[in-house]
Amino acid sequence: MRWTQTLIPTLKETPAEAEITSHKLLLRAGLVRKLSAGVYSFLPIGLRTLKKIEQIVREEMDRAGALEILLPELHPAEIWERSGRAEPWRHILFKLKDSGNREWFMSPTAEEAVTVIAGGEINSYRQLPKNFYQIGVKFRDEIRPRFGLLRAKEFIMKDAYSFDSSDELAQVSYQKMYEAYARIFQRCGLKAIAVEASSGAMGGNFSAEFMIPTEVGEDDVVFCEGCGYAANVEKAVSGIPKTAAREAGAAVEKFATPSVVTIEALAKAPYNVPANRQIKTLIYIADSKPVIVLVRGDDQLNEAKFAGKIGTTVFRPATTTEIVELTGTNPGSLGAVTSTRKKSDVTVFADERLRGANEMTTGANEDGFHLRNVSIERDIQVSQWADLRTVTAGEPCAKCGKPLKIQRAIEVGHVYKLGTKFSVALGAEFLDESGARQPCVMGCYGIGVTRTLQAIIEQSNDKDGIVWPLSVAPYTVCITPLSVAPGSAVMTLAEKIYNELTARGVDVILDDRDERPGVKFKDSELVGFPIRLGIGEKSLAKGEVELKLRGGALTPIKPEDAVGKIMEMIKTANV
RNA sequence: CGGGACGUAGCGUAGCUUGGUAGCGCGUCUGAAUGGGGUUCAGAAGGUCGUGAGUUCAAAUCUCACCGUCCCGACCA
Repeated sequence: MRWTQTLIPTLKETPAEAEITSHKLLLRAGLVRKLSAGVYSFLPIGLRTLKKIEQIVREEMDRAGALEILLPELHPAEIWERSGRAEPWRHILFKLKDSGNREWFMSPTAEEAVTVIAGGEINSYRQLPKNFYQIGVKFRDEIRPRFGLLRAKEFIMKDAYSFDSSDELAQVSYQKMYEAYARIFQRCGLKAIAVEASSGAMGGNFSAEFMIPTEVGEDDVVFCEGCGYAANVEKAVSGIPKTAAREAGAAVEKFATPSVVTIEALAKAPYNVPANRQIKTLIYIADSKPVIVLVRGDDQLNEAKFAGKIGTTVFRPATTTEIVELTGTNPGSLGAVTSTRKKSDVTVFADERLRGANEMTTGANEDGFHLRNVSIERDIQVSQWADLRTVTAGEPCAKCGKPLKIQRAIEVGHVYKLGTKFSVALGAEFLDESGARQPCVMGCYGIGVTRTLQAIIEQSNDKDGIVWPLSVAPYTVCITPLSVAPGSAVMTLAEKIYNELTARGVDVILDDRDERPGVKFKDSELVGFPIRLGIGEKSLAKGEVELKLRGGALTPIKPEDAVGKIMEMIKTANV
């Protein structure tokens, strides 16, 4: 490609809309332009990079035995109603009506659509396993799109769905995808880490996320340098000890705490009740019913873990009115002691860390009063114990005891074992060896392709611009002739090398713009082409051209060696 | 959705406090010089000042509403 024939609208200044490095570079290097918040157009070189990432994904999915298909973007609402996801996903779905007033959803993911295919076409265990994948646009009505392509309303995803005849075989399919993902991110030049993840709203029972560590990520990853344990903070556990039990406590005693409504206030004089001897009482409304959650005063409830325990994502903190109705008191004096509650038949979830705790202090369910000497197992009727707290940095690793660390990260991929939820709901069944009808055991696997693109930039840039890994660069080689007069020695040589490299299948761009050298160099570095071949009159007079790796040193070489050297670089490149 | 900031030419911005009909840099176009790291000079084009209403003799400037953008939070596989 000749630079003058394509469109690479580089910008000297950063548009005000961009905050983080990768977003700024996407715009400055002319890869994308915003149409609306969270909705982006891809320009020629942005699309070239996107296609290269897609191709890597495609090759690795094919290698893992997955079958590429293409599912509709437009889903009839009824398949979502059959799976039971129409309501919980409603707020994130783009919804539309056709002229017959029938409701449709723009696909935010495609478990339903693919399960309909499996249900219709797979009848026998002999056809299993099958893994279908597609690469396409997804739509999610994100409340707050952010950071360019990182959180968008419309984005490109690779989604795959495996169907197996047993849980054991589903595990094999899952493992294949896990390994394919590791290869994909490695080939994209990304340092991704796989972490244990919460399966969240998808349901299912096992999942891992592929994370790109960076401060601009929206997730927190808990990891241990000692043993390699790594998990999303939504899932992470630590080896932190349970609350120490003290001598068998005295009877519960009510005491006045006028205007004390926070854990912190109660921890101060004159009360001096440390947060770790307090029970924090939270009230949620889950599926329209109140639920009480107890964690220790110095712990934070982890809503993802809580969601997993209550088995629904339709929950929210109770309003003050609801709290008063349930407990007879305002937030600030809430307590779970069964005898003090207005209603006793409420489900109570308690964090494991509180198990066996006594001599605890908690609200009295009466404004201005707290209770001391509370023994949780004696005084509170707990419906279910569970790990509900959020791990914090520095806690001992549950496996090896070393202090845990927390790192921000971008989620670029997610693999799930789904089970039979969708196959049961949508009738994806097969006949096994004995002729019995059974639901397929499913797995689902996503990669945010556009998000991956931006993550690569976020992880690979310097003060001058993007530093593309060879594997995904929009063009591998940029030939930069310093004069472009037709027929000049410089331009003639540039075109010769351009033709030879192109003939060898290399993606080359020839910067044939009549610009000053500085402009060309700055642009080639901003856009981030991995290999640059500079050809100028002065060095050519000495029988040299200049080969430069992006970010590396300039190497003078003989013009006749240029093609060979470049081919060698491409062949031996790590990525 | 709550809190905050912002909206002036393709991009970055000044002007707004104190109302008088818009300026600068980059980019673009023309010409000239220059020609190895965003060169220089001369000239030119390009603006519903986000939209609407209000106040006023007069609104980019003051008031209100709406829309949009960004940040924090909530939310988010």
